[in-house]
Amino acid sequence: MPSNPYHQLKQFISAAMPVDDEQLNIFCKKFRHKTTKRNEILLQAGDIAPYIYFVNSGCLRVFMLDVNGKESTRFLVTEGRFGTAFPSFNLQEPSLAAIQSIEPSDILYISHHDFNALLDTFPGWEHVYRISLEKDYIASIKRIESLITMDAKQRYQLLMETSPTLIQRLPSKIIADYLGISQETLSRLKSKR
Amino acid sequence: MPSNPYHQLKQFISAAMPVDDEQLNIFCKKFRHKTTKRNEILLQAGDIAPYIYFVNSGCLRVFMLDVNGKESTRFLVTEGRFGTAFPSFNLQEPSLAAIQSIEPSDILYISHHDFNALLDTFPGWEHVYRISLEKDYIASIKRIESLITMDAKQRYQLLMETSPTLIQRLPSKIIADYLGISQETLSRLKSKR
DNA sequence: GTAAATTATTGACATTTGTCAATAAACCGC
DNA sequence: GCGGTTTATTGACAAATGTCAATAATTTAC
Repeated sequence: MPSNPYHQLKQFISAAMPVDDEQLNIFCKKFRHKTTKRNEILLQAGDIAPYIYFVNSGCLRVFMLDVNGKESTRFLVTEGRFGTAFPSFNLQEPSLAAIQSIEPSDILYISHHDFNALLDTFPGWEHVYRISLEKDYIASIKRIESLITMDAKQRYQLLMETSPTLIQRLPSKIIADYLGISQETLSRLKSKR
Repeated sequence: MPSNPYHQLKQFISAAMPVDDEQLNIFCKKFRHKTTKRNEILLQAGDIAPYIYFVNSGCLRVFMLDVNGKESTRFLVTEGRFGTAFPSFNLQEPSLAAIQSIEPSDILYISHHDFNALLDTFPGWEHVYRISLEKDYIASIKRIESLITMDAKQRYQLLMETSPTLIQRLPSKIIADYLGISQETLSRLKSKR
């Protein structure tokens, strides 16, 4: 692991656009760095998401909690990706979802205000962000497709194909509610192969 | 209905950014205009989506067809909105989904090449498109939420609240597979109130 | 306007998935 | 390493939803 917490963010940017070191440093200066404990809550449901996060290592989980205490995982954000409770962060309105760091994590974060300022002032960043949004949007479309066209077993198999490492590293409880099924159903799927 | 087929697109743009008439005309010139018949297929599954559409009137449906002939509606695109088989259009790879105009429709369309050229050359357009992407992404996140946290009845009630006109104007068969449930289940939900 | 086609409804039943409960296994923090 | 907590598995059953089939209602194309 590189000692510089901005190393991966710089890679993310420079992979997407030509940019010199000085510019990169200006860009990164807007992000703050922190480490989190396992299961640390970064955003409570009902609060307005102040930050978007970039994950250096570990994993963030964006999830909802219904009145019966049932949890549903909306998104999982792993190394080298941006993530937040997007509707809340984007619209600056109270979040239906909470965010927790499901593993001890090393993350960067930037406020909504600074993020928007970067979009307005940093040449090329809006373009890179737009491309990144397109990718995230496509991923969410594929998730919708899997939810409306596949049963539990097919969705699990798909996840095994596309994200086998997620399945290995996360408790199957989390995988189950990411798939929108109960823990017991997932357990049965796994045993019945 | 305005006689100029670009009227609504101009409104879409000028509502989102300051732009003069001459620029608007340059912008719109990249779009072609056509009308479609009810149930006309605009894109076959397996083809690469060449166009993104702007709907003046009518409704486009982006849907998938599984091996058993079961259809699933991924998105519905109504008046004043952009839409296409997004993953295919964006990545220029074969589409899992087909597009049909579910009602006789009046639409504009632009090729992937021209669309990207506009992003590169038309000042402010990438910004407007980015904002529009954020909205679409948020809508898709909300759809994912509803699919993983709600049962069929709750999803139907949500759709009644958020898009009552859609329910009125489209056959309930379409509504059912948009919700990811069978036509029969939807029919029972409606009768059991 | 009418015939043909499509869509909607309803019943009976099958299947999938969820819920609750009990136990076993794994894991975590110290 | 150990004790306590969380997570996973399994069974029994309930609830939700899907499938198939028959019929009714609606809509469309001409």
